[in-house]
Amino acid sequence: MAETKPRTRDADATKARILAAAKSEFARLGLGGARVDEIAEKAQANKRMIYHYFGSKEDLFQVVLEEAYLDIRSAEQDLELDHLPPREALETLVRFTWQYYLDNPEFITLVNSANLHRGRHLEGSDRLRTASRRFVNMVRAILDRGVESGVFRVGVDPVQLNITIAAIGYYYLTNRYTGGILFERDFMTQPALKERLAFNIDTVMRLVLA
Amino acid sequence: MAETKPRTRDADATKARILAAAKSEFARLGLGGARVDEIAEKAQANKRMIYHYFGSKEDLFQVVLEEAYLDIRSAEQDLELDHLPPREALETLVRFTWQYYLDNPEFITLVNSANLHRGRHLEGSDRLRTASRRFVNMVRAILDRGVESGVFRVGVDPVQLNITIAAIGYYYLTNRYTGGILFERDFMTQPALKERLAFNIDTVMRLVLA
DNA sequence: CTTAAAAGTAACTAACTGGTGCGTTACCAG
DNA sequence: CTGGTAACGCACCAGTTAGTTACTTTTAAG
Repeated sequence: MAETKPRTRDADATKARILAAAKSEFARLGLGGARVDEIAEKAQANKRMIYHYFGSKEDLFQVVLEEAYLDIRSAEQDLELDHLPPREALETLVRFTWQYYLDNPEFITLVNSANLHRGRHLEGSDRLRTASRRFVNMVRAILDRGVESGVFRVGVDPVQLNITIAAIGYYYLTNRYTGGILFERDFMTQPALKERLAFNIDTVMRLVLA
Repeated sequence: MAETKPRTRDADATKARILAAAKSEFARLGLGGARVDEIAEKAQANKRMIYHYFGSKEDLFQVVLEEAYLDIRSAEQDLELDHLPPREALETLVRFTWQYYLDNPEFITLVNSANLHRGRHLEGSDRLRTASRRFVNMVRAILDRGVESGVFRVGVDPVQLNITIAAIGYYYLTNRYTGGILFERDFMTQPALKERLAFNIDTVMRLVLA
């Protein structure tokens, strides 16, 4: 209602601060581990405001989660992959997915938390369902164009491919701590990250190339 | 000290019941979400016993986690993959990893919880480091044999390959709830599971074959 | 200026939660 | 039989925690 003038009282700004703080806390400690008081303090708001705007801790988590998903889906659309040749489009998607996880580490922990709770907090979101459908269609279109021009082989399921593209980046990053201990290497050095990305691009290319 | 005679008081059995209950609860709700009282009740033990045997909630989590990792590493060794031709050995590993995740769903959530806490609970475990080293060597040996016999290409890093084999199964299963909503399909039907396993075997084979 | 609605705050509560003090009971060596 | 010890259990903290109540302050319309 009012973003034109700076106000000492600004509902939208307060909401936004609460959401940002909640995102950070939920990502850091999970839904169960995050504390409402801590979120309120970090947001420079009062706990009462959280309940006023979002109803409950779980509802707040739900909003945070939906926003996080809509954000990555929106960023994917911005790539305009249908303007690129199939090979470049797919490689761009792999690079983007990897970089998005790196730039937005909260995303991964939020998704983990959502799945620990059996996806319960995402069930109602039609906005997300629509965005996801468009995303799958985008990848399907890339695959189709690649098959048509002879660079991709026939019969690759876009959903399975999507899952794999996410998986090979996501797993590496979410399990970097235990992975670092098990494999006795630092997963997060620049060379290690670069090597992993190259490996992942190679994996996806070998999977789809004719 | 006494496993020969059945006792009304059996420290080992009590410990084992506590560990089993803890594994189940930690897997279900995470380290933060699990309740010590609930674990005690499920174990048909007293909360006091948990602190007597394990010291603290975090120490208990640490033991549960280490046991879970040692269990999968031990099962991998039982496969005796060095007795199989390289191709079969690798495919067996991919199938085994997938089936292990399916049969032991707690493993995945425990690992997620461990990583949410930055791997802190695994840091001290030399037993696990040793087991992991042996595991990597096993995969390296398979790759080397495959290269030697000409079926595998040169230069595939066994650690990257391991991570990818785990990733493509792990991600699918850990994110099956949000995935089911996003992609509008049930990830856990028999046909869906079969299709995913086939896709994963294909992915790995295309990655290593000469 | 007035006023009502919206924004914001602090103090509180009822239910938990990890952890412990302390007493009891079964087991086994001698 | 008996005394010491390990196994066990009750009842209770002290500190949290999600959620609420009752209240004040700011905003903006008329």
